[in-house]
Amino acid sequence: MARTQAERSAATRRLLIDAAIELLLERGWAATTSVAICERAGVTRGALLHHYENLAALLADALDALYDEMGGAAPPPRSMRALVDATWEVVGTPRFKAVLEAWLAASNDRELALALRPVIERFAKLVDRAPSARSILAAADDRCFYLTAREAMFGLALGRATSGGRALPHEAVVLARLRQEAGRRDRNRKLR
Amino acid sequence: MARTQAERSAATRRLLIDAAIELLLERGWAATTSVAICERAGVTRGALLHHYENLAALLADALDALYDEMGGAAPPPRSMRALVDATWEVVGTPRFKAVLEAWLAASNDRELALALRPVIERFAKLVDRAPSARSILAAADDRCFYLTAREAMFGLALGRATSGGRALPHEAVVLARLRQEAGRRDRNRKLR
DNA sequence: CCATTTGCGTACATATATGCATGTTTGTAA
DNA sequence: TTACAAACATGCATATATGTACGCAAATGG
Repeated sequence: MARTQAERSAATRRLLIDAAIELLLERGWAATTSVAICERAGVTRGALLHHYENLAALLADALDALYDEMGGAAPPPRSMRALVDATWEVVGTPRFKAVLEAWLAASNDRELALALRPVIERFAKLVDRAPSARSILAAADDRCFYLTAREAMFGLALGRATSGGRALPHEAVVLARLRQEAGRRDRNRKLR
Repeated sequence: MARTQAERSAATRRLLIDAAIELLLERGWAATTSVAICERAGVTRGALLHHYENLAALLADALDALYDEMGGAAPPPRSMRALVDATWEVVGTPRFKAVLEAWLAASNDRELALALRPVIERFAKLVDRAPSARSILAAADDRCFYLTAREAMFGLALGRATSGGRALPHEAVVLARLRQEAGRRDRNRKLR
């Protein structure tokens, strides 16, 4: 007992954030309401509104937490192969569904977009590793390959999201193909 | 005046269907409520519930109408290039956003999934042209390329959906790359 | 032309989400 | 230890979505 105020606050926020993300993953954006979150977190809506101005603020914070978990400090990739892997590391996580949900929801709702703007931009940067891999993407053709590969990974992530989080049957095949092509490009670059 | 009953019914249903799809595209699944639809269609909710058992039934019908518009009778593609183009023809339409919205919403809601199941399956088949192109996809490597290309197109569609319907800056580049690779494969196959 | 069905509107009953206002408990600091 | 502030709970007011019940008017067909 006798927890400090800061501890209590942090704990409650953590409960809310975790509940929000779980709901986002399990039941999608529409079902992630303040009541559902509080019920799952085991706190009252009063607590939620004490810590956050409104529901959107909590969701923004939850996505922020998710970003911290995912983004971390990934070292700039040294090869196309590593670049592809690093991208899939982010996009291929089951939790990425939450980002997709937020992305779509925000694009459909101006107010929400405003509240989520900072996080969304952060995720956009996390996914767009191009700046930190300029040397790898110097050749136009390589850049083009990477863009295509990334879109394919988005497609796979979408497929997972619409399949209850399970990977599509052909996911492994597609990923293998992308990695293989990336490896080939790495070898070619070294030859030059 | 003096419209026949059948005409009146058809007209009203058409109004509802069009309004539903417009809303789906402009404001997403969550905003596509019965009130919003009826308001836009210029009919009362009473009319909606006279023609459809519930909201889900209307949305299913609307997606069905969309399917008819999009699916049509596409002849089985004769080349990988044509296969890629045919797939993009479907996935690249602005209206495909409605399908994405439905897909995600259904995956998040069991009841909805039940109501939309037939349409969803229809769209799945529309997108999966593999069966009608067995000769083109005979080689495992070609099949693998197509799967990857399709995922990339899904990624592009998602990008559009989250960008207010506008194509991403690199969309054209990615598509060009996919078409080019498809063409190369067609030429290689002929040489054999 | 009249009885009946069909299309559609109105009003109601219910459910659920949201934010605020006002208590009550728990830590904190003088 | 006491006054104060922060953390939380309860309850209220409001908005909005959904489906049902009922009523009227336009077609239909005998």
